[in-house]
Amino acid sequence: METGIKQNFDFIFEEKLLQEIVKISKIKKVNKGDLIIDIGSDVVFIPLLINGAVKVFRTDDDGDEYILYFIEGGDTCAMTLNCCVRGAKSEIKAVAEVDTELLLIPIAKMEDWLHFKSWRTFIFNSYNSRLKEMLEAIDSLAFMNMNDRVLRYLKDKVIANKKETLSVTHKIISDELNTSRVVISRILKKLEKDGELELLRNQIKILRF
Amino acid sequence: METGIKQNFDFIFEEKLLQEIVKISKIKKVNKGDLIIDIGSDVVFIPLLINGAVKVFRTDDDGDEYILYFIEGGDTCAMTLNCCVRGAKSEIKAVAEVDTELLLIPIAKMEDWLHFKSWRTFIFNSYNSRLKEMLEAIDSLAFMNMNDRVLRYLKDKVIANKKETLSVTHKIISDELNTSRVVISRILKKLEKDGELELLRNQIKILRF
DNA sequence: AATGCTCTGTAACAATTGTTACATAATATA
DNA sequence: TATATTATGTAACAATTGTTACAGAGCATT
Repeated sequence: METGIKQNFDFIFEEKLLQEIVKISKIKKVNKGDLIIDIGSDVVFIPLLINGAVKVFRTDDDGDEYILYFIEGGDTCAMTLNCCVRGAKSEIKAVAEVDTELLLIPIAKMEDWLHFKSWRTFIFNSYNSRLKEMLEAIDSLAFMNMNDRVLRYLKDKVIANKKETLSVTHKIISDELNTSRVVISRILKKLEKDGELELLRNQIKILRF
Repeated sequence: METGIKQNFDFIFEEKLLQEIVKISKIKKVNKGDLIIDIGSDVVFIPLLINGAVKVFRTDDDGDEYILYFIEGGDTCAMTLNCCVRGAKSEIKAVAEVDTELLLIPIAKMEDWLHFKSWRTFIFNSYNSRLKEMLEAIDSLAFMNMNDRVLRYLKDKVIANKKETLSVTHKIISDELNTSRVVISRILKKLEKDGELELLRNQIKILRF
């Protein structure tokens, strides 16, 4: 485990902080589709992404949901946005987009470690990344039509999954964009005619980037 | 000036921090309608709200805009959301909703003052408030129809302005919600029939809360 | 092969939101 | 007062998005 953490966060955190992280945090493996955190649940850990990808949703009382953004591992190793204040409830729902490994850090450490320069930088960078992604979610809702929102969603999904052929049904897309299956099928057919993608059963191959 | 700051932040910040704030920060007065910060401009100051109210927008390349939320002074004295990282550009546009006084703190102090417990709490609470408001903006776009979005906008505006009779035209509302004037007039007429409000020239009186 | 299930395609229609056009009212300004 | 400007009301229509209904294709299971 220690080597795994060091591999991923070596360039981000200073040595002493790395030691603390190794000592205190736990690794959690989740499978594709697993619920990582739900709206209203207690925020006990700060989850850092080691590898894999996570999708973050907002839901309403009627069970409708809307995807906010994907978080993918790699260079940035971003934190999932959560109100990192003791006792806060989660404002978002997070689901594993693919098989994923997370590093769970007790929420109290967020503040304790602020004397580490690299931790401060990491926390504020993460916050800012999440804010930017939320602003982009707002942009698509406020300024884009369904056609473009579907295309944007699919392209983000390609990045999160690291492959151009997505395993996804029209129903799943319509759920995550809070619209209906028929609307998505109609738009996908148009996008196929426009040469943006290729449709197969349970699969969509994205052709342009 | 010193007394003004102490009045507003006395219960939020510890004595030593208050002294620092008095020493370093500047007060800025802006009039209703004044641009406080625009998208893409350098973030040099953290603005704290002393009194008044500010509205925060997202804009796109075509000059369209969409209101994210209002910030009103009083108990919380919140910070306008901005990427408080040195060298960052503003992701939002902020305009004075009413005559407003701001406390401008050089961006470098954000990090310098993190050793003050009350500052850390303030910063993270402010961030979390902004995040919540952005999530609510997303909720209305993703889950609500125009009728309800207009009503929500008007009620938020009542709170920001601290009065039930709003001085606003249909055109202004349509601009801030990125729709057309005719759509707003139609919806307002319906809301008037429903007894939610009363329409006058340049004014809307909100009847229910 | 027969059956049942899920996924996709598409038509027809409904509801919501956006656009164009024009009339009238209220106010400001000459 | 006469005129111009801005704000509002509303009809008619267009475009987008959502709903219902049904047919057929693909796949798994028996």
